[in-house]
Amino acid sequence: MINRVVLVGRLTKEVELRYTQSGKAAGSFTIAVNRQFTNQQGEREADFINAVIWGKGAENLANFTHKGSLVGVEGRVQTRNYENQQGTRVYVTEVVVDNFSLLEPKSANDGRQSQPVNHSGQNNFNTPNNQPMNDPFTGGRDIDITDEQLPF
Amino acid sequence: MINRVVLVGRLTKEVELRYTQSGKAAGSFTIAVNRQFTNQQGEREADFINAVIWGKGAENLANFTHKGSLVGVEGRVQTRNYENQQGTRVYVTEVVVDNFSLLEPKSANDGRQSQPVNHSGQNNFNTPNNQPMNDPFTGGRDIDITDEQLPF
Amino acid sequence: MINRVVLVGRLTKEVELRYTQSGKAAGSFTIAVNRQFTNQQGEREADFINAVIWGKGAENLANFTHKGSLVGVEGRVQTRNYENQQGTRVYVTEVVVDNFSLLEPKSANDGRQSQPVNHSGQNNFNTPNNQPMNDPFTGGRDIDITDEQLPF
Amino acid sequence: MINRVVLVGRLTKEVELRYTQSGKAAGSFTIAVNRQFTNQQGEREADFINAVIWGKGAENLANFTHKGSLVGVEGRVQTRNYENQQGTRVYVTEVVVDNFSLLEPKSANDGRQSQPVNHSGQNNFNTPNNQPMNDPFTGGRDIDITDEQLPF
DNA sequence: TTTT
DNA sequence: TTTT
Repeated sequence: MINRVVLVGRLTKEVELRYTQSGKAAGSFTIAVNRQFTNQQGEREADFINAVIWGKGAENLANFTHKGSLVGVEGRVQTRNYENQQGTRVYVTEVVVDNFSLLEPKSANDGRQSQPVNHSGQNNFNTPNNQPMNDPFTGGRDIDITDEQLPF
Repeated sequence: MINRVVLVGRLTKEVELRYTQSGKAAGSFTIAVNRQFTNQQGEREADFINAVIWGKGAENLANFTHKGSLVGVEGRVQTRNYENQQGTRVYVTEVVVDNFSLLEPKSANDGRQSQPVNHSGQNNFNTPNNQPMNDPFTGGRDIDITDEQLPF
Repeated sequence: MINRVVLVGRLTKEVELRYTQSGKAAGSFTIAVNRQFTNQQGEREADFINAVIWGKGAENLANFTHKGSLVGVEGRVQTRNYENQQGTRVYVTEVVVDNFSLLEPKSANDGRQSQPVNHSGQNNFNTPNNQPMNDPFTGGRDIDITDEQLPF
Repeated sequence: MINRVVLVGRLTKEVELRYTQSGKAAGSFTIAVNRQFTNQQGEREADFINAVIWGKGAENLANFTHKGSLVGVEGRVQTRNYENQQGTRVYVTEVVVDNFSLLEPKSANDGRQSQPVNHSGQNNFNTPNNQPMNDPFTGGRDIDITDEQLPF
């Protein structure tokens, strides 16, 4: 059973951060992905895809993006349903993100990075759990290779 | 802007085929994808993901699958919304499939194929054996819905 | 930076299991993925894609598949190069698998499962490291929060 | 049978455009995708993934990118092999791109677009503004290679 | 150097 | 109930 989604688009607004009782971070957001084709009126429409991200990744995403940020995300499609206050069942489809990448150029971020940077959505971060975030970029050098070093 | 989904799972029921006024086939179905982890009760849950497929691919998918068929699909996540009879806006997220693959072993299908077979969801693909397709629906079926009536 | 691959195909032969000095399992295999189109001679060709899988997942894959097994895999494309015995540089492109799914029907496996089953390729298995495999299906509880605690 | 790849990374150099005898464009390029993790020396490495794109998409990609451009691509993993001059068989793995997206901000391109733009790798897409494309290569370039000479 |  |  395979369930994999990859999206590149822009955040429709800031990531909403929340914490579970056990202290786990959860971020929810919507990513607008422009369609590759235009509609009958010649307009380019977008899909507005809801997504959630858990743990450290939620905090990272919230800290390094804002409304309009261009991001790439990977995850799985999740469906769930619940009964609302009116007693009717509501069906939800959303993407559970487990990895994301900031695709904004340097100037659009805080200037501390020189290119897109990846963040795992779920683990392998060595900051303490649920602490205010340290800068994941500190010390994180990037490629500095020349053409001559390229194997082709 | 990238929007790509890959799913492998089982059809929850037969594909529902419909035709637009212009004669274009549209198939709608739900694919159940078991999650890789179990819930608090130790049960394995599934995501039930709604999907649509257009054109010849819709007919092929309908013709070569049944409830429970194991299929792989590729497509994009689409969101749309409409106003229902009660005047409230309904938001829909579904996968628009543009390629699929039958993953059932030979015996589980009708015997006309010996391995997983691919079908494009959008172009003019033939039957698995590259025979001109014997389409039982063309002409012989009511074409009584409009594009506007289609729920996608 | 996003790098994601999803493949469904058949193993060209059994997974080759090896262990690093530190005892970490590594499995290498080739997956044959039939193309969706035929060549000029009307033949259906395949891509033979090399892959590696690390850790417990390598052992699981090796244990539950054989030559010809239909599998789905997810991973990333990795390139690397090395100097061979003749002193020429060899360039390698392969898929590093971090998740896989057995797509064979029950009878083709050992009978303990009734449907495709997922295995993580790299982590989150709660058996001791590098021990002969326990049954990956036993137990394995997961997150323990309720829907009410969820922020959506 | 499913074979799908999504990559976001930077072009290691300009796209190399060639034309078959029949006039079909073929572009070859390498995309550098930074890994999400660092190696033992704490350096962030990259995968250098070879890719090809056919038809109008090849021309579009060549026209709207340069060395270092950030792009997203979708495609399939292809393997092929040929005998080199020394009579030894060479095995090649590359991505055949059928869709791409420019992820550079406006200023990084030539100013004719205001956001990431999608181009199909296979169909007849126009320029980003839906203007008939001003293709400087059509007719004006040597068409002096055969399909057989193309390395893919 | 390949799967069904 | 939306991004550029």
